[in-house]
Amino acid sequence: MSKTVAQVVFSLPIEGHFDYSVDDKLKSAIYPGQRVKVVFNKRKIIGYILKLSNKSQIQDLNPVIEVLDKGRILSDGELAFAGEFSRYYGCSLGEAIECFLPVALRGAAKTLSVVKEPVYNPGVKPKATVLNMPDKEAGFKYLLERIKTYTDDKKGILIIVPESAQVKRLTEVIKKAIDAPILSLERPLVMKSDISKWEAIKNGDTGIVVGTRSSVFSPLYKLGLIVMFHECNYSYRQEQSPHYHTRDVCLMRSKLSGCDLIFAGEAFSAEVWNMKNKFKWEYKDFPREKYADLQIVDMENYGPKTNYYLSYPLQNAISKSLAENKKALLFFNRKGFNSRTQCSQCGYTLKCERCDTWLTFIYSAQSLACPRCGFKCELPKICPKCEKSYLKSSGMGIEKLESDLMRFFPQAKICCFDKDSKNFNPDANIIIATSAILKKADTLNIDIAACINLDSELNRPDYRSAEGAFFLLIALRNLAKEKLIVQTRLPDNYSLRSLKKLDFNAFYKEELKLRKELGFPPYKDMVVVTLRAADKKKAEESAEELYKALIEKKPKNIEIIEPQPSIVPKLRDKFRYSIMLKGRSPDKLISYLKDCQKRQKNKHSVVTTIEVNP
DNA sequence: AGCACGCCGACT
DNA sequence: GTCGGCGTGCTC
Repeated sequence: MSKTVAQVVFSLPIEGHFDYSVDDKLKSAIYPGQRVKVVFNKRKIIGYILKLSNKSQIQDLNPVIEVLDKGRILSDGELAFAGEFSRYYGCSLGEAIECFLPVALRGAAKTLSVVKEPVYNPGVKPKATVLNMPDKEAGFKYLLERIKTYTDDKKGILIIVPESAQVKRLTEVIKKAIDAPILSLERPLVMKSDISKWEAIKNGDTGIVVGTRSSVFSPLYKLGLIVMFHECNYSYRQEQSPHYHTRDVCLMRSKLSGCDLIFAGEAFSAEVWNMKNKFKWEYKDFPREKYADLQIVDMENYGPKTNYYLSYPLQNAISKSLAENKKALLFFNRKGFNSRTQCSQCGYTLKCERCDTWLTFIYSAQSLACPRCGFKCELPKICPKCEKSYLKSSGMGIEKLESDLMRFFPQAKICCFDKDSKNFNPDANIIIATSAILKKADTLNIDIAACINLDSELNRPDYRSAEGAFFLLIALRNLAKEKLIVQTRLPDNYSLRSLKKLDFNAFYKEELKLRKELGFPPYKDMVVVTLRAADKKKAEESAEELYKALIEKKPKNIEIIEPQPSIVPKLRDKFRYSIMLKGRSPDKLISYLKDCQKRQKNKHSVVTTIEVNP
């Protein structure tokens, strides 16, 4: 009589599986892809069965205490997907598996009924389409027709949007047009009562699923199509570990399950555009009949004596807009009133002690706030350092812009908007807003938009800055009915030139050329490993130690960039250092990195995170 | 990750 | 002498 061994993984940052013995009475009800309760390192925790075997290298096995699910809750296809995901993103298999489960099932010990397995057809060549639809009406008409062909075939359809606010609206649009069972996932499935939704998806009771980022893991039965809206939106990147990008998971999923893929939106990442060209993806274009005029204002022509943020052309445009009772939006991506408060005597700048950042003065709240961690405090009356002199503030924020504008246009109704604003005055003539406004774009009814300082986007120390500026410009141009004014000292930048010509190809051609020359995605993959610790020296030293291990046996085709303080060098009392690996595929970079990490000592009280093509 | 074990300094 | 700090290694 052979024994049964369950190979179990955990949602912990440890590689490999752990073996547990299976009692005779459990044998008939235990399968891979089930959750089990076991004792691991003297703790009772939930693990996931990867495989069953009849032998183990380990002598004395602990037993599986309990099987938590009646049937499999993860199919072989999903387990294989989780495996690929974990190799790509450098997380453990258990951590990857948890992405596929509703939060309620990750720790909860609720018994599930047996459900149908999602069907995966690896090896089927996916068909992808890039659907450029500035003309929303025509674009949607086409898209809904496409979706219908899949519902007619009784195939599952997954539709992903960046913001939860869009889920409901889109669901309504689809419901009206298509007669098929549809389910919307406005929030991740956190509550225990949400499990029934998850089961309904798995059972194939629902043909269409609409959701945000986390719904990319939904267990759709016979998945035929994924539609990913606004793929260039930043919220598609998961901020917590594992730091996946929804687009990459969609691509992985379409490859593994053989489903089709549609990227629908008004702008696309350089990665998607490159794949479109390279793999000859279908391209559908629904341009508008008319776009807002573009006026580029070269700020070099307006010296520091004129108001730096409000050029004469912009002032004129605002006057005209007010006279015609139109609505203007001024885009400026910095919150608050002043970005820096300094002692006029000793020069001390008020900083957030936890993040080493300048505190922003928020006029509306009459308080200082850290732009990184959200720390808030009162504005001191005198300098806390020398206790002698008064403080003075400098640096522009939307509230300061508002007060300047009120002096220029005392008759106008002006309001500010940022991510903490609850509401804004719908009657306002001028809205001054940070990027938080773009989420509300559909509801605004703006006649004239202005980008106050494009250069702050273009000059970001990040290889995606030009792309980010281009996305911003497209979003602003599409929400303005009449005119977009762009203030810049870089009027010849290719993001602006391409926008002016309405020429996507021109932008991506230049962008991809630069990415190729500088060795950035999609031509080179990069893995950024960040080490953080409360002790600055410790963080720095362990980064240095890892770097030494990385360069010691470095393969020729991998490039290692030495440790540097991270883009956010200090956050919530933790110091951060990053090392970058560049090479041909994330899997290879990750496996080399993991290899070197194994040989590392001194990793205690240092937390390591891995980001792929951030 | 989290727990135990171990090796060093300051105390009932 | 031993209490407890944290650095190190292991978990089926």
